[in-house]
Amino acid sequence: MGIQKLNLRGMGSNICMNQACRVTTSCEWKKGWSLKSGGFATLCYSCGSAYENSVFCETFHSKESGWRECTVCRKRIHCGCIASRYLHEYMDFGGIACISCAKRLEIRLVQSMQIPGDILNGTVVTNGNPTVNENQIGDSHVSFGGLLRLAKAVETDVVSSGLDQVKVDKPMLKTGDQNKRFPHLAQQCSSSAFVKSDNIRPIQGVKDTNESSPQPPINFSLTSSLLPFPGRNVEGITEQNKGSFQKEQRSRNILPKPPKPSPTVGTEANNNGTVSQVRVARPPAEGRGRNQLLPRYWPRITDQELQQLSGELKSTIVPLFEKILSASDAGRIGRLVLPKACAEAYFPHITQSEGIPIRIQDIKGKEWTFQFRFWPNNNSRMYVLEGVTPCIQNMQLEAGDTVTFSKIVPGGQLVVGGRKASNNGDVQDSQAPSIPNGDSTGETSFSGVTDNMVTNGGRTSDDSSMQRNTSIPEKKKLRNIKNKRLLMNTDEAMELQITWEEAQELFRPSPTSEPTIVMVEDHEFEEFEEPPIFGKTTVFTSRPSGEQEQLAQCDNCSKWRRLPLNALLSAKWTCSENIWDLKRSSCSAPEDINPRDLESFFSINKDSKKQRFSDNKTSNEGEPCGLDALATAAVLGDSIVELGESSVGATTRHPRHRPGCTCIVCIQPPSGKGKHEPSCKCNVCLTVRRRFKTLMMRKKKRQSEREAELALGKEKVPEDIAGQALLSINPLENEVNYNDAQIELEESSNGGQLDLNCDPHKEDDLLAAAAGMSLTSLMNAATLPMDMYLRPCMISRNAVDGEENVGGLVCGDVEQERGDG
DNA sequence: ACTTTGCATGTGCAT
DNA sequence: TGCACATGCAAAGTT
Repeated sequence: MGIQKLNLRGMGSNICMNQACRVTTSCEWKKGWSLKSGGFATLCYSCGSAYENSVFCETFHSKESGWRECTVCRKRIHCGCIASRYLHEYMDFGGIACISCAKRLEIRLVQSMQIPGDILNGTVVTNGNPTVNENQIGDSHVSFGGLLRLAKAVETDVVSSGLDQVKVDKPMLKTGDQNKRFPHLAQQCSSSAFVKSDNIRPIQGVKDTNESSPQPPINFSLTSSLLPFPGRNVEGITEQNKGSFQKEQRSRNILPKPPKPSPTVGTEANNNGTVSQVRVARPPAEGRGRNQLLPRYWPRITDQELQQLSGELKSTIVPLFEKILSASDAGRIGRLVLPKACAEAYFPHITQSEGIPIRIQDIKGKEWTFQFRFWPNNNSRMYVLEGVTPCIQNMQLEAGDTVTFSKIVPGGQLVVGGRKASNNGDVQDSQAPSIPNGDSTGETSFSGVTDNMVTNGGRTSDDSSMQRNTSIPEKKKLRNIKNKRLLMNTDEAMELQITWEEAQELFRPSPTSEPTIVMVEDHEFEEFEEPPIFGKTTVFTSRPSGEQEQLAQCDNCSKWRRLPLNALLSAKWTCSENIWDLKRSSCSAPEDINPRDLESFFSINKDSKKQRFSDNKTSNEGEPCGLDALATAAVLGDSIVELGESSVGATTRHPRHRPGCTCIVCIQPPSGKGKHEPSCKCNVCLTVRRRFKTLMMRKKKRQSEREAELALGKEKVPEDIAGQALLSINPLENEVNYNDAQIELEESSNGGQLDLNCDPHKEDDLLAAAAGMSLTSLMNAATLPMDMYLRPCMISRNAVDGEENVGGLVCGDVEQERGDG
């Protein structure tokens, strides 16, 4: 076919080469559309001819530009430019596969068109909700296969049974069977989870090399409860009718990146206390094919809400997008800023700035007329809905709440709804409202579904009145919803510190990543490429014999089980997973822990937390934030360690780490975003640099000692020749070095001023070094390269002087030093 | 004096 | 660096 894949991003504006179109492409549009003939001729979404003549290539937006991992085998694949033609394949369940994996999957699909009994291999049906064992990444392709087969089967039938049908009427599995075996799936199907996805794209690469394959592009949607990979998002689409399906055959959609930090789905308790799945569905592609909606605008609606909504309107509702109301949206001006992509995708095309009146009905069927218009803005457009105030007030929405837009099919009538923000997370997190109800306590409601839900689902009437009664300064503070994320009142900050510490205890290394062993100060550290995952809370106690142990409570029977200290548990753990004590690997096995022991442990723990809380409350002047908050928490954590010393034990994270440890290693952010700049002068960075410096000094010293010994063995050389020689290189620098070293030595030898870097076992060496000029000189020599290293990093005398300030940060170390000492 | 309108600008974020 | 978007603000309109 000779199709070229070009990445045209960043090449400036282009004009569509289709003479009938000639649309000037915006940056978004110029992504990778190119003609077979090559060059940089860009075809746009508008004219559609690009679909005939070119294929899509997007740069995968990886941090390492141009490279991405195969979702299946983790091999690196080039970005998909010309050089890497046919090296990858987009997978329908998200991600990309290298050619070999893609082939394997394809073969598997062909071989298993029938749905076998083990279709849910690798999945666990819990409470009717099939979930994937999160720790079985290696097996995930098995469940992929199963899921693919199921989805394929269902979808094939959807397609063949008439695309006008929004609901799946004749899935291959008889509905009854399906309900029995996979009630959740049945629910998804009936609520049209398995319907045609908009996620149709030209099969490229592998397809080109497998022309004989009769497989049409497989497109299906899974709600996130069926995520084959934990933490990896599969985009779900609620529904699609024939028209849009056909359209989508020609519309290649850009896969938006999944929301970070990817809690795209959650369970949501409704008013009855039952739990329903939050639907986080990428909305259907429509209109001009612009469907690059930011995940934050993806509609999040539970099945129950959707069903209720559909029931209220006696129609089928397709959620389109939603938006958290900003202060200006919800203000008196009555202008609701529409996300550009949403406006262009789901609202009528307008050419005049004045726009057009647009009629939207609310959930109760009441019709509202808004002016849909745009303002020119930086060579772009800013879309607004004017006159929304009455509607928003009618729905009792305010800044921070969510307004939702849906459409009725068939017909396309727009429907506006609303959802009250939860008491906590929602209002704070406008940027990533990934979990509308982050606390999973049913804080959200789909306003307008019923009045009840507006008042009861979102928050209690007290709560809402509380919010309405927010003082004016408070309101002013909350005006900027974005910044509001950063705001927290005293109690929240306190809560953060506590929950942060508690969260620390839940961290477990990602099961998928192998640690790199790093030696720092003769200790092995495990460095993980992937951020930690949350594991089950366990407690560490000491037995009367002094032996330390870890206790975990079964999520099923609530019995406590003894575990090895190094046992790492997944977030949900039951007796059956007790591989360390087979006698107690069943919930029927009796608990072997004295209830009194447990009681005493928990009383200690409770007290310590209380202590922490009260301590912090009393000394709460100037709210700590960011790393300062961490530092504060670290100090608090120190007292915790002391209070509950008997209950702590080492873990595998690093030799000095204990649960709740707030030492420098433990508080470091995971790799990737959020890492500190090289020039960062925060406490953490200073400490890290200081430690590195000390480490290097020590190494140099040792090396020099060895060399000196060797030299002594051969011929008696004046002890400080080496040092003097080096000192002569740059007297000024060495003056500084000398001072620094002297400071370190002074500090380390100064009672009450612990040098946290010092290995107590080597303290004597240092002292001896301080006493003898020869060793000092050697050390000066050793410091020289380090200083040269440190200078660009702005490590100054002050930084060294400030060491004491970071003592709190390394409380675990202090503890260790004390213990060692 | 107050409200509405239209645009400009600052900020955050993705690339 | 560019885009999207929240919001500021001045001009115009209205009471």
